[in-house]
Amino acid sequence: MIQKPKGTYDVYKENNKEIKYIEKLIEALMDKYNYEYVRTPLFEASELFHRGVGETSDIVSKETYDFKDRGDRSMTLRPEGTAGVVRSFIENKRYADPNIPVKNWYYGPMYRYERPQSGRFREFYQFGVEVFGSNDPMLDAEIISIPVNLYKLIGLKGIKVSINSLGDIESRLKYKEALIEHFKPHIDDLCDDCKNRFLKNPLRILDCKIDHDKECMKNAPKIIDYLNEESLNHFKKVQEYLEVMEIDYKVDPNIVRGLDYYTNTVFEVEADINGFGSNNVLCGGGRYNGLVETLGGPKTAAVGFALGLERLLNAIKAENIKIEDNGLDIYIIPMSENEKEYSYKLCQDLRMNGFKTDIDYMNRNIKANFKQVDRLNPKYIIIIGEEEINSKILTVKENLNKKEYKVKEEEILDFLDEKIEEEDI
RNA sequence: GCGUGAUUGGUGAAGUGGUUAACACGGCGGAUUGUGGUUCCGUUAUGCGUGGGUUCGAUCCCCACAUCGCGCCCCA
Repeated sequence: MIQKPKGTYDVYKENNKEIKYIEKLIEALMDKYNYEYVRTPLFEASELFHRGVGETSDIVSKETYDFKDRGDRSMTLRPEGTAGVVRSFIENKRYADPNIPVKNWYYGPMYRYERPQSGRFREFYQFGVEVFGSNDPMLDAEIISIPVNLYKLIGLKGIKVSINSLGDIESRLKYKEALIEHFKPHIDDLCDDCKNRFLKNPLRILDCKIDHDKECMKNAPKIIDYLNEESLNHFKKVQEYLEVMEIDYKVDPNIVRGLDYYTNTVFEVEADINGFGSNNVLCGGGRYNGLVETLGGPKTAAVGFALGLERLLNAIKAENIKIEDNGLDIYIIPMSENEKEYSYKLCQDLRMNGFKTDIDYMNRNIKANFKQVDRLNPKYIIIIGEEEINSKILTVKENLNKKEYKVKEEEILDFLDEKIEEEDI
C-alpha cells in the first residue's frame, strides 16, 4: 500500500466541517478588516528564503524541502508565508500603490522537514497577514487584534497574548552584545541547548525552560533598557491601542522569536490548554521594517503575523467546541429502478431551487433506505413509487415527527419553501 | 536531529510459539414483497505495518526499516 508522506494528512469527513468553517470565518473577517487576498507560489527560488528568513534560523538551515527543477534551478517549498508575500510586494511594485498601506492576507500550505508531533506537520496550513508601508503602531495593534478576534469568534477561551519589543536593528544589536557579555562567565552553568544558543542566537537563551530559574537568567539585561526613545515610544503606543481595543495582554521580555527579520514589536498568542506541550503557540508575528529592503525593495515599514490551522483545530477540539453544519434538506427514495429517472429529475430540480438534496444511488430496499435516512438525517424524505408517478401526488415525510404529507407535484417547491427556511450561502 | 511508546478487519479492540484470530460497533441480507432509530437470525480478516532472522512451526521471540503518537530542539 502506498502511504501518504510522513507528516502529512488527508482531510475528509471528521475535519471537514471545522476546516471549512474556519476558512469561511477567516475570509469574512479579512473582508471586514478590508484586507486584500494574495496568493503566491508554493515554491520559490531558494535564495528568497535564505535572504528573507535568515541563514541562521533552523527553518532555513535544516528544515526546508529543497529541489532542483529540470532547468537546474534551486527551488524551495515555502516554509513560511512572509518571504513570498514580500517578494510579490516588491516584484509587483506595490510600494508605488497610492493606496498605502497595502494590507494583504494569505492562506495556504507551508512545508517544513520536521519530526511530526501534536499540532505539527510537514505540510501544514497557515493563515497570515502582512501590512506594508506604515510604521503606525495602530497597525501593530491591529495585527494582534486579528487572531484575537478570530479566536473570539470561534469561541476559544484559554487565550493569552504576550508582546515584547526587540527595538530597531541598532538597539537589538547592542542588546545582543550585552547578553553575550552577561552570559559569557556563566556559560558552563547553562544547558547544552543554551550553549548552542549562545553561539547562534543568544536572545533565545532567555526563553529556555531548563535554565529558567537560574540566577544569571534573572539578572540578565532586559531588552527594554536598550530600546532607543523612538522604539520605546512605539512600544508604548502599541500597548495603548491594545487597551483601546480592550485586548488583554502581558509584556513578556523573553519573547524573541526565531525568525531573523523581526524588529520592534513581536508577539505570540498562546492557548492555555492542558496537554499542549511546547506547541501551544497558536500564532506569532511582529514588525519587520528591514525585510523589504533586504529582499531588494525600497525601505518599507511592515508588520504581520501567521497562525497555524492545525493547532487551531487542536484547540477547538480541546475546548470541545462544536461546529454546526447545515444538514441535508431532502432525501429522495425511488422505490425501484422504474422510478429512478423521475426521482433523479426531481432531485436536480430541488437542488437548482436551493435545497440541499440527495438521492439513493444504491438501489437499496425501503428498509435499508430508512437506515440511510438515519445516517444522513435530512429534514424531509420524498418517496417515489408507481403510485406517486401515476397520481402526480408526492409522498413527503417529515423526518423529525414522521408526519406524512401528500403534495401535488406542481406544488412541491412551494410546500418545501414554506417548510424549510432558506439558508444564506 | 535526539529521546520514548505503539502498529491486529470498515471502526473500537481481546488474544496465543502450534491446524477455527474472541467480543462489540458498523455494513449487508432476512424475519417484515411501500415506511425508520427496537428485537431476533444469518453473514462480514486465507489475515495480525514491511523485510529479514530464530524455530519443526511466528500475529506472538529477535533485528532492521516504515508509519503513527508523545516529549525535546525549533516553530505556527
